[in-house]
Amino acid sequence: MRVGIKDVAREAQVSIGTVSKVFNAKSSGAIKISEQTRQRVHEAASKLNYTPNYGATLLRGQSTKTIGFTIALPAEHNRSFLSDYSKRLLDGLGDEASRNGYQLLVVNDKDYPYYMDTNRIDGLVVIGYSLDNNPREKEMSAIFQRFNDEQYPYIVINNLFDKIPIPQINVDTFYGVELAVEHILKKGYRHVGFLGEITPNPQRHHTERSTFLKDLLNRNNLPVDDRIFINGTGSGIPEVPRIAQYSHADGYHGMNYLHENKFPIDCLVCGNDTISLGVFKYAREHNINIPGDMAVIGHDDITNAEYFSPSITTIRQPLEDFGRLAVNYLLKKMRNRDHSESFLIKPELIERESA
Amino acid sequence: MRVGIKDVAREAQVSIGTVSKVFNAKSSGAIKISEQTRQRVHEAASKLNYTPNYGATLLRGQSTKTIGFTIALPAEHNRSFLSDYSKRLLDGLGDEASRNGYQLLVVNDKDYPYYMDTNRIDGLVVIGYSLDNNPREKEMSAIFQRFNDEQYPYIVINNLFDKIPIPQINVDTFYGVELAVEHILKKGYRHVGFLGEITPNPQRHHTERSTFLKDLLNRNNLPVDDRIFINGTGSGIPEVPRIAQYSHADGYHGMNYLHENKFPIDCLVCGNDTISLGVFKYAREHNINIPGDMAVIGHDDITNAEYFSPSITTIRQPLEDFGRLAVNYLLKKMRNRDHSESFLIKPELIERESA
DNA sequence: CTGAAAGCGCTTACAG
DNA sequence: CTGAAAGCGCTTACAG
Repeated sequence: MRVGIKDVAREAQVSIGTVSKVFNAKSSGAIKISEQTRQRVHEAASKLNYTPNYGATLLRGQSTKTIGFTIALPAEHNRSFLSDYSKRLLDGLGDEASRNGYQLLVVNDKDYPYYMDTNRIDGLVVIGYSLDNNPREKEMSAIFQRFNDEQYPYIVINNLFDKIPIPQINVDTFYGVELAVEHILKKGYRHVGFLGEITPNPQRHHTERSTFLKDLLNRNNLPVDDRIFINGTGSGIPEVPRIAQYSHADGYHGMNYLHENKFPIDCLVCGNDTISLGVFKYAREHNINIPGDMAVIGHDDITNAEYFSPSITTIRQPLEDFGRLAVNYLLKKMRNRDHSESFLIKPELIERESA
Repeated sequence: MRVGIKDVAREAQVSIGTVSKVFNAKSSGAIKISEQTRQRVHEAASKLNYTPNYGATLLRGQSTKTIGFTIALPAEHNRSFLSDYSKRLLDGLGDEASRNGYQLLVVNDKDYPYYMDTNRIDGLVVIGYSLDNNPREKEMSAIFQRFNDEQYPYIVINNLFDKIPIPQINVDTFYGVELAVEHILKKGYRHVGFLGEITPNPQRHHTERSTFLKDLLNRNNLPVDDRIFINGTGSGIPEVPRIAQYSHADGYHGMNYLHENKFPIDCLVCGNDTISLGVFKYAREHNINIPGDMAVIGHDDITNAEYFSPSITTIRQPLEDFGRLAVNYLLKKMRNRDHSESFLIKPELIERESA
């Protein structure tokens, strides 16, 4: 038999209402309980090893001490449940949640409004949704609008969206490209290209990285050759099917395209590090030396980035910090529903061997 | 206002008991409901968009449609929440759980008995616990014994334990080493060493790999030099502190030790792939060519294993399958509490560049 | 400061 | 086959 509130009440010789009040002192604010009673209840509870019944607590609308996160990606063709990218994010989330006594629930795509409405989770972290340029944009916008109206604690990571105000954590993409260009100038590279996602709808960050890079090259009087800025399909580049290993293939096929067309490139900026890995593979197979023949700058700093050969020079996103920040924001929001905030995080250049 | 069972009852012109029965037809077995009533209720429910209240359902002891998993590692010094290894496992778990309409809850270390007892989760997957050679062995043994008595659905992945019968999924370690030795013979390597975990209590799989390797080398008339079988601390090898990046350091420091002592080695088998990466790094820094000067065979086949340089020849564990298998076992166990099962999965040699 | 009682939204014997 | 009612374990006005 599980011990319930009644057992504690009997043991402490008080009513169950009193036991409940003792345990909810903080939340109910100015509830008055005599010090003596409080002690007796606590003693009884710990003697009996009492913990409140989760179902009953939920039914009465209390906190679940659970934070949900969704990591579904918008496209169905991605079979991988956890990308390298989300892994780092989750490290931070899990770490900070558990430090604060919270559990993490994996919430399936589309279920999250239900989970919020039913108080099954206290807060929600949204990861990996492309909000922009998404066929479901209207639908999502409506959901977030409602979340705002209800003052739900939620936060979106790394998916810019500006149609309605939503609390979000984003990397400062422009600053990242500035770091890359600074490094390019320092190293003296002149023929700079970009290789992002070879899909009909590349993520916004990839698109921005490409655009910002062109701008900054221009501004620094470096040549800009549109033919070596690859992001999305079209211009003779087929779409790359994504089978489980998200985006190595983009790097491999994109590099193949660039190489076969003999475009002169001495530095290739990649939309993320996984794309760089595909480039590395192609380069090895075709005796292209990196960085000797062509330098590569990645984005993100994925797990093991320093152990590849060459180790990846990259614009690091402090993703673990994103996760921790998300949890802390949620906690703050739970305490103060009026509060709302967004964060723009500066990335960092990690210079290694590839550029 | 959330729509509840009452609303559906009113809409369908039946009692709430009937609504409940319609929705629990399968579980309650032989409950009889007229086809007409069933239809009316379903229509009303879908018209009102009814979903049962989770808290109430829980309070009444129904399924939570949630599977928990723990990924805590026994040692506190590991700060990484998700290793490469668990990431692959989680891919499979998440995939199969969601296909079956289940949620995944991250359960903190030590909380899992409570979660089981309170029905907060329907089943539990235990990952990354070293059950053997663990200071908490007695405690855990008692917990699992109770789980058995209660016929709880749980399963332990990749941690051999034979003190009491527990349902588990393990890789066939011996078969894996056989594959490695077969490859070694084929390639003609003669001076074979082993590099596992440089900690006071190496995981059982590492220890077994080392032992089995010696046995099989012996049996095949290859020399066995105990000095180049490294697993655990001692014999002049300091303990490697583990900071976040689990076990690259073992490879790096272990290789350093082997190299400085000038032991002749033409093939090094590593306890896992992450250790191999540390070896690669050391080798690059000291101009040791892999596989030219020394071949390396890893274990696991971590994410991106084919993108390292050299790409890793490794004994692949089908970890995603482990995850899927775990979910399916749990589902079966839920339907039939008497059922219990363990699985021994054969690994596979993936030949790449490193050996 | 403490207690008695209503009620959260369900499920399940129990009648009929 | 269907309904009325008890009860799961809590919290929270409401009295006192």
